[in-house]
Amino acid sequence: MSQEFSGKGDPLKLMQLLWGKVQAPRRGPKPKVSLNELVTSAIAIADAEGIDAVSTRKVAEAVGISPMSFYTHVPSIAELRDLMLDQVLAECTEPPEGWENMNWHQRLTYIAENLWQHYMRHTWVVEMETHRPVMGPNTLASYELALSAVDGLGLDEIEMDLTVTSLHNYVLGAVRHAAREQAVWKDTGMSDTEWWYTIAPFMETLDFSPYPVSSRVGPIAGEAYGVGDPLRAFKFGLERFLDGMTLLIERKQGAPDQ
Amino acid sequence: MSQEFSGKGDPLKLMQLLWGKVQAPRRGPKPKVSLNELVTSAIAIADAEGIDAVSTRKVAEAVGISPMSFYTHVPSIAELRDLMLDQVLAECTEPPEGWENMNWHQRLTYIAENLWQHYMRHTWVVEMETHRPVMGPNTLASYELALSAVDGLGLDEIEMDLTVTSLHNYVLGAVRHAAREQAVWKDTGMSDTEWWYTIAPFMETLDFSPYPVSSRVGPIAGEAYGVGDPLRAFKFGLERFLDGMTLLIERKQGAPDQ
DNA sequence: AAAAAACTATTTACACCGTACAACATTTAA
DNA sequence: TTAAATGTTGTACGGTGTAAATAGTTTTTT
Repeated sequence: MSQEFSGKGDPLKLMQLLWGKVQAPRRGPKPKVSLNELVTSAIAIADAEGIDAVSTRKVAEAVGISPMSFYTHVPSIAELRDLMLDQVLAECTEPPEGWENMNWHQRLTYIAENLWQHYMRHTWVVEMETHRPVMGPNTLASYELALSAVDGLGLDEIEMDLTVTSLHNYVLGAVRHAAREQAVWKDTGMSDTEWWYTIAPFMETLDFSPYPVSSRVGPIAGEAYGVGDPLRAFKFGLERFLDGMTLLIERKQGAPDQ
Repeated sequence: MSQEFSGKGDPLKLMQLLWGKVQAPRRGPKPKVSLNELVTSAIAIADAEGIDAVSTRKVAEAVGISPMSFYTHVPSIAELRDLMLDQVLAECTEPPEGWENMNWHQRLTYIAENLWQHYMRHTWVVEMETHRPVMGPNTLASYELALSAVDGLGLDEIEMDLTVTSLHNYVLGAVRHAAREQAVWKDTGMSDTEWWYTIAPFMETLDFSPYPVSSRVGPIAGEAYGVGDPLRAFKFGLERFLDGMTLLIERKQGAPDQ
C-alpha cells in the first residue's frame, strides 16, 4: 500500500492535479464534488483519526459520493496522499511578521521551529514524508521561503540547497519522537510517561552490565526530562547545526571567491 | 494499521518477547517454529518486497505454519514489527576495528555512516522507525556504542544523550530520500533521474516567477548532482553538526566545572 | 493408567481495504 | 436528434488483521 509509489502510475497526472492543470472537460455531467473538497476532507480525517483512517471509501462517504466515484477525481489513493501533503503544507509558505528584519540565524530558527509545529499539528505527515517528494506549489513555496533565509550570505547555490535540505531533514528526524508520542496519546490515552511506568518494573529485572554507559546516562537523562524530551533534543541538535553553519558562513565571507 | 501502537495492547508482553523472557510452557505440544524464525523470515520478506508485503499470512506461510498459528507466537503484527526492528539492528551494535584508537569525531562519523548504511540495507526500517521506540537488547546495545563515542569528553550525561539522540535523528531524517529512491527503483525499475525526466516537460510549462530563489538555486543544484544527492546532503549536515559539536566540546573542556 | 489441564495448530468467518469492470446517467458537440 | 464524452454507481475479487470455535498434542495430576 505505502509501497504503491506514484511513479508507477502516471507522475504527470499527479503534477497536473497538483498544479490545477487538468483541462476542464467539454461535455458530460458536472462533478458533484471538487478535487479540493476531497483533499480537504481527507486531511480532516487524517488529522482526526490518523493516516490509516483515510481510505477511498471513507473519503468518498465524507464528501457524499459513492466509493467508486472517488476514482473519477483521483487516479488512486497514492495520488490523494501526495495531494494531501502539498495542500497541508500551505501553512509553511508565508514569511512571518518581521521576517525582513531577521538575520539568517533567526530566519533558519523560524523555519525549523515552524516546520516542527507543522509536523506536530499533522503528525500523519511525518509518516508519509518518508516516501516521495511532491513537486507541488506549496512544497515549492516553502522551499522558496527557506532558501530566501540563506540568500545573500556568501553561500553558493549548492550550499544554499544543502543547508535547507539538511535542516529540513533534521527537523523531520527530530520531530518523529514528539509526533509519535502525540499520536499514541491521541489513540490510546496513554502518555509516554505512563507507558514507561508500565514497563519499568520489567526493566529492573534486566541485567544492564553489558550497557555500562547507558545505565549511567539513561537514568540521569530520564530524571532530567522524563522519558525523553523530543523538543529539547530537537533544540540541542538545531543549535549544533546552526553553530556549524556560522563557521561555514564566516569562512565563506572571509574568502568570498572560494 | 500502522496506527496500531503496541502500547495499546500489552507493552510488557512485547518486552518479554524482546528479551526472551517468556517462561517456557510446561505442557502442550512443542511449537513447530520459534519466534526467531518468524522474525527472521519477516525481515527477509521486508528486505525483498518491502514492509507492506509483511502480512501475518505471508510470514506464516513462509515458515510453514497456518495463518492463525502466527498468533500463538506474537500477539499481533504490531509486535512482530517491533521485534523486526530490534533484531535487524544487531548490525549496529559492534564497534568496528580500530575503534579504540579513534577520536570522538571519527567515532561519531562512523556511528552516523554505519547507521546510514544500515537504513539503506533495510529501507523499510526508515518507514517504521517513525513510530515507537523499541526497548530491545540490540536497540540498547547500539545506543550504548553511540554513547561510548562521546564518553569522557567533558560532556555531562544529558549532553551525551542529547548528542547521540540528535545525531540519530539527523541520520534518520537525511536517509529517507536515499531510501525512498532505492525502494522506488526496486519496486518500479524507475530511478529518480528517469522520474525527473518524465515530469521535466511539464515543469517547463509552469510559471516560476513566484519562486525566484528556487528557480535560481534549483537548476544549479540539479546540474551539480542530478535530481538530488541525498548522500551529499547527509554529509553536509553531518559536517555542520560535528563542527557545532566541536565548539561545544571545546567550550566544556575550557570550563570543566560548567 | 486415566483424566484433566495447558498449550499449539487449524478452520471458519467477518469487516475492512484498494480497485477492476461494466452498466447507467448526464451533459455537450455534431 | 444523435453520438460522444464524461461522471456515477453497483458488483465483485483478492488482499488484509484477527475473533472465535475446534481439534490435536504433551504434561501433570489423580
